[in-house]
Amino acid sequence: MAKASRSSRTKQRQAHPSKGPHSAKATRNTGQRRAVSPKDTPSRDSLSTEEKIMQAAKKLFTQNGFAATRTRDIANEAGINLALLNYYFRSKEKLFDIVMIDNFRQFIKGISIHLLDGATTMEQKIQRIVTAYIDFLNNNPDLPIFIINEIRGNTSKIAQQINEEVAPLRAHMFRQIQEAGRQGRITPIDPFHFIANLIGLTVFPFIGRPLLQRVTSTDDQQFRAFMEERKQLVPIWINAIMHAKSPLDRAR
Amino acid sequence: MAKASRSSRTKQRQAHPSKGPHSAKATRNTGQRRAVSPKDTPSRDSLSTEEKIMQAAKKLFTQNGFAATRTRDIANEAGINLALLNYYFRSKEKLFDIVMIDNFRQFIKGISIHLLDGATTMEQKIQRIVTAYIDFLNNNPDLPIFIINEIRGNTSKIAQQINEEVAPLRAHMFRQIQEAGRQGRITPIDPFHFIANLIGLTVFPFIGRPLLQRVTSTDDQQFRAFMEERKQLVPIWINAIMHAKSPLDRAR
DNA sequence: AAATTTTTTAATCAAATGATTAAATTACGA
DNA sequence: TCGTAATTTAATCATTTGATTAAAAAATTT
Repeated sequence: MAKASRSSRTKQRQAHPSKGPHSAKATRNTGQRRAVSPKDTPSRDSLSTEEKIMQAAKKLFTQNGFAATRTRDIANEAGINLALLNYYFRSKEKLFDIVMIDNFRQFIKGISIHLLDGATTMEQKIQRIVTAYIDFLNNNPDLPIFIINEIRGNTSKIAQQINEEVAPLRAHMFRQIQEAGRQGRITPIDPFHFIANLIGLTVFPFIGRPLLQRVTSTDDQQFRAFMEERKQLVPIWINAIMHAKSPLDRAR
Repeated sequence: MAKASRSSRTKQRQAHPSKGPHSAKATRNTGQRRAVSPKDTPSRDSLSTEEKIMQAAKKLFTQNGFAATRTRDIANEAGINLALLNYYFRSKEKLFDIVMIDNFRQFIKGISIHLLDGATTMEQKIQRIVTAYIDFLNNNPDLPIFIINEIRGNTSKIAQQINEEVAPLRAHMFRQIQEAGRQGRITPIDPFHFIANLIGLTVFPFIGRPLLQRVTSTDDQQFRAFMEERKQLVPIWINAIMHAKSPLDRAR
């Protein structure tokens, strides 16, 4: 009798997990099941369990990556019971996928709106991108290294994401760079170099922050001051680079 | 009787591991115990077990970091029995420390010899550093991201290493940059920016390689060609940056 | 208010992981 | 060649990890 009762409960339990992750995804995307708290920054107490898990997972996965983050770490960070991770997200890996895709989207979003703005010159675009990114990365310093680490090992999921989100930007931006080169406004340069330089000068200091700080004996306050300076300096440098005489073929 | 015999063997076994790591270190540093093979690139068959482990560990730790690399992975890669890792290196962590310090030393070595060369101008230094680093990183593409990942979580071991190895370089280089600024040969710039830009333009493309390749639809062959171009372009860009007019205070 | 569903809890599980053990094998020295 | 030391092997261990389970508690529906 007692065993029969347990058996029926077991069946109900097993039926649910297969629904859990789907409903979790739907909830995340639409926010329908739980209205957003009236406050702009909901405190942890007003978050659903699912939201708590997402916050904790995002923080720890972004900082430490997949392998070095344990489900117990996330549960502790979220202040919830360990079993709830599987209840809501079914597996560590599926939870990670959600975090990864969201992180990537966040990273790209900052650049899209400026790049696609047809009313601005290229110089203005660079200035806006640099400023927006430095501000963004001051608040999300772990994001670039996370993206870079994940894209190294994860060839299919992000690859598709990148192609969907970046393809329109790429075409637009490439046209603009090559047109400027043709008109002689800048030294002709392959868009690869332009992107590598823009990201290298804007984002790299955040990626290499601990190393740079140690190599140059720079404390946190100084680092922040330097990054503020770079909001003005990087566009100037990019401009200088684009006008530097190049020994390479003009045929490129 | 049989038990007594086992007991004596157990004691001998336990006494050895405490010696193992020390002798392993001594061997690594001096190469005394096993002469280097006459061939420049020793094949795996001519390597000692210890060397096989070191090679495998270096490859896998450098690619994947500590948490995502299992001792079994290293043993398989080295083609040896799993227990030998503890026999020779006592623990996964100690093995990792050796790899980490060696990697770091390698990364820094490429820059030291050029920076400390008193017979070259700053322009020549930059050219040599850029060329040497791009050549080096073509053959060790995982190294920068490894260094950057490890320095984020490891505040004491590498910090000391950095201070010991970099301090002399720092003073020397800072003096040279500030002297050039004082003499009006370049726009005055804080050494932080100089270092961030030099590494950002030289090393970052390797760090961000998969991302850059995807964003710009660049295949491996094209990437290599671009890095060859950058051997010439980066020094030119650095030079342009150093001569760009700055809106910042001259008091800096 | 009772029935049902959903969420939470704490214990447990199965597999993986770094490490240890004891015996076998190989290498070295007398 | 024998005795001893060093190395290697395969099994085992103790702990950790992601995941599962069953019961309790809370929330929702009737």
